Amino acid sequence: MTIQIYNSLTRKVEPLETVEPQVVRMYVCGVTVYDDAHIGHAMSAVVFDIIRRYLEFRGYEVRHIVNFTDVDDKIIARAATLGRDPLTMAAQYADEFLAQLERLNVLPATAYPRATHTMAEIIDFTERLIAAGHAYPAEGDVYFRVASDADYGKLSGRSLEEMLTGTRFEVDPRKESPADFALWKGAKPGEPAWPSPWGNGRPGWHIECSAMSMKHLGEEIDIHGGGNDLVFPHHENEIAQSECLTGKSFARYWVHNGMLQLVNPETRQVEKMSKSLGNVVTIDSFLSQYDADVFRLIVLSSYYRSPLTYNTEIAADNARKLDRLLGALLPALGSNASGPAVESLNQSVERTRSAFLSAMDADFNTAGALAALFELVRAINVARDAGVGGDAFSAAQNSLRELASVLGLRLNPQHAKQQEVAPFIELLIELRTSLRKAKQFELADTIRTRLADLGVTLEDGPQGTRYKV
RNA sequence: GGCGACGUAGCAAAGUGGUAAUGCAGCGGUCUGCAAAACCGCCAUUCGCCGGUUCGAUCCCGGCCGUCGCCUCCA
Repeated sequence: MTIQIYNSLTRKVEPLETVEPQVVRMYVCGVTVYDDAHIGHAMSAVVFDIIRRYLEFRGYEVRHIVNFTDVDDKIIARAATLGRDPLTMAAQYADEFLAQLERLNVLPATAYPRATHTMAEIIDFTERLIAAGHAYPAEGDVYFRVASDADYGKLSGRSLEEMLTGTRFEVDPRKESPADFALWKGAKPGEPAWPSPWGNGRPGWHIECSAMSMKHLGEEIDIHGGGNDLVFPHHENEIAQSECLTGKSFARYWVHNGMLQLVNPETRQVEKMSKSLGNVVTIDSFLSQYDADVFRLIVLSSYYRSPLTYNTEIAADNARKLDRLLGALLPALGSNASGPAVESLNQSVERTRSAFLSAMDADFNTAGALAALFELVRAINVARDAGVGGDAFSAAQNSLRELASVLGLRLNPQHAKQQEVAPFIELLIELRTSLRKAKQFELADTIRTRLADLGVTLEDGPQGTRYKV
């Protein structure tokens, strides 16, 4: 069994064949840190976290690099309106994003390089492109000469001609061609700047990713990822400058996740969640309402390449899905360690593992993998009702936990609030149990109803009463 | 206009050239003091529309309609 992976470059599903056996070098374009991160950024991070976790599960060592763009026009503009120092502000947003990733159970990348920490490599890269005739300096800026790259446009499927006829922006007179893009931008007074052979300035957007990818992973990597809105121009330009420099294939597999979308309540139109559209749900705001597993389930429920529409109904549905997964991890009721019910449970575990693997091998079909987990959930619940317990039962639960963790699900929600109120709820449950024993059901039901109004659900079982917050 | 993706039950969403996973919601039942949870059963003769290829298509081909993304801010 080989892992099949969709390659945006060839527009085909291909078997994963890595540069170095059993090692995957994966570079994922991170965020430009000029504002609070939203759940669209979180989706991208989670998608590649799932890919990374699955590759590791299948025995690969994954070298996973995620960058921060921490100096660019938007950062400078935003800092100016806030009256802040752009680099300090960028560093703060980057730190916040890292903390959010941790809360989202995204495994830390091997490294999180930043543009501002990669200046020497960026300048060197640019100098070598100039020396090779692929770039030219112009009054403090440096531009990539797109005409020097015969393959330009191969990722996004555009021809240079088309792009030039479709030009709808003002052409900088310093450029030889409108399609040329900046590798280095001269600084205006007051802007953050680094010394270079072309004067003080900062890198263009695309060059930093090529430089960081090569610095950390080498000239040829396996997977280069990001949102599909980066295909053009960002990734196209990365390919151009990298391959013109090395003459090697920059990345074997280009992997792009679909956009998270929202329904605009005013226009009723579905649209991409985007800072520039202002229709943003921040990660903090989502996590203040839902467990991180709920977000993960939303992402897992659909194919990573498809657009994903977000709304509160979907969040609520997935919160209930999480409850069902958690329900399967409740303790056994009996202790039967053999018999047909045990046999049947063991078979379900085997079936689930195999269905999970085939789904994930097929370009990370997480929705299919999740479906397999839910079949195991039912099997576990059936077994519990049949009195199965002991090793067979815990083995099945452990399988569920293990496979769920490959998808990055914790299945162990930590509600800080729950810790605080637990003693009080337990006291009420104790009281209610006495009332039920005394057949004072009306009063007992009042406690249950009032607690439900407060968001605490009580469930009476043969082994006592459980509660959920 | 160019390039690309997609259109499957009330909602979300997999999937396959041979007759539709899974979750949520809903309905009926078992269990329960009553609920909840769990379990059992039901819930798309049908996969945007129209043609074509085929013994047979939701899955292949063509056209149409619709939605979304990109076309130098963007995960």
